[in-house]
Amino acid sequence: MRLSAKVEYGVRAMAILAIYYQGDPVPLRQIAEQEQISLKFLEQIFPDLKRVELVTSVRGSRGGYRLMRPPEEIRVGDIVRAVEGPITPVNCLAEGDDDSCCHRRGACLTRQVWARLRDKINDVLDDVTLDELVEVSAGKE
Amino acid sequence: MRLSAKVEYGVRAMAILAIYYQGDPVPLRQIAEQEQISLKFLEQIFPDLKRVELVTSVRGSRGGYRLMRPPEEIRVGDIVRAVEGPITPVNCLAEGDDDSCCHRRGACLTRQVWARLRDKINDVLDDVTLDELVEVSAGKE
DNA sequence: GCAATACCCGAGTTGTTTAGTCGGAATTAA
DNA sequence: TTAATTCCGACTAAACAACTCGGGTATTGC
Repeated sequence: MRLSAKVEYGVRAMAILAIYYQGDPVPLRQIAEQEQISLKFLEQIFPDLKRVELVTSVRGSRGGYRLMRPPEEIRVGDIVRAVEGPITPVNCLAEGDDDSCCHRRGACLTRQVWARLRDKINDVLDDVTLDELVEVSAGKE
Repeated sequence: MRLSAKVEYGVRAMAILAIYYQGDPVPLRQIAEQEQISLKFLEQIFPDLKRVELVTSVRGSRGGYRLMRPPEEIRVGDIVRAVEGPITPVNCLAEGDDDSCCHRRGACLTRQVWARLRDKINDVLDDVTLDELVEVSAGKE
């Protein structure tokens, strides 16, 4: 029951972008240094964030990334799902697998628990916005 | 954000044990057949369940496993933690890692979100008992 | 007693995933 | 032009997952 490093880094990076919201785009190099994350690894993560239109990019010198929406309209769940795909605690809950597991008795009994778990995880992650995440350090720069 | 097959099988197996609670101990071979799980793999899972005293074993011919407590006193969370260890969405939340991550700014900001996620996951899993899990099929044999 | 049945133990294997690395091409401000 | 940046695709070493395999030991029905 662990999140990938990609997700962890992605959320941290987005938190940085939220701090520097309004202002020049932030280059990945800067995030990499501040958060001690490999630049090349960050470069793999941001296409996912761009694809779902959470960020926009500015190419070239003095370019970088910025949030596409204000921090209070971006939820942690959006980031997690963008980077890692939909939350599926067990295979059985992935799409197209609706009844393939239910000829076994125990599988069907437990299925609803996993579905509920999935829903609650999404709830928790969707309950927190980037704004709330960084407000504790508001004004620190 | 996925559970391991060990956990999934473990919960399914425990559901079977709950169904056959009161009665002869259930041999792993039977669970393996009913749930289409490798017997050898089940044999790897059950020591974990025994260690935390969720089940007891009866050795010898006509032996097997049975629940150590009634189904209404066993929570899905107990099983998950027994088989997979404590829920830790990110490394930072593992024990002994309390401040090793907080010299990086984004890490500390996000930490509380992961902690909350961990707590909610535990809540959901601890909210369901084995009894509730199998009661939908009560009387089916 | 003895064969059958169950649990117990640890190593090995195979395939997938993770967490990156590496090199370079396209784009842009200065 | 040059330096900084995003973009793109391939590659890889290590870890992990999901088993398999081969036995060993204890217990019981008969």
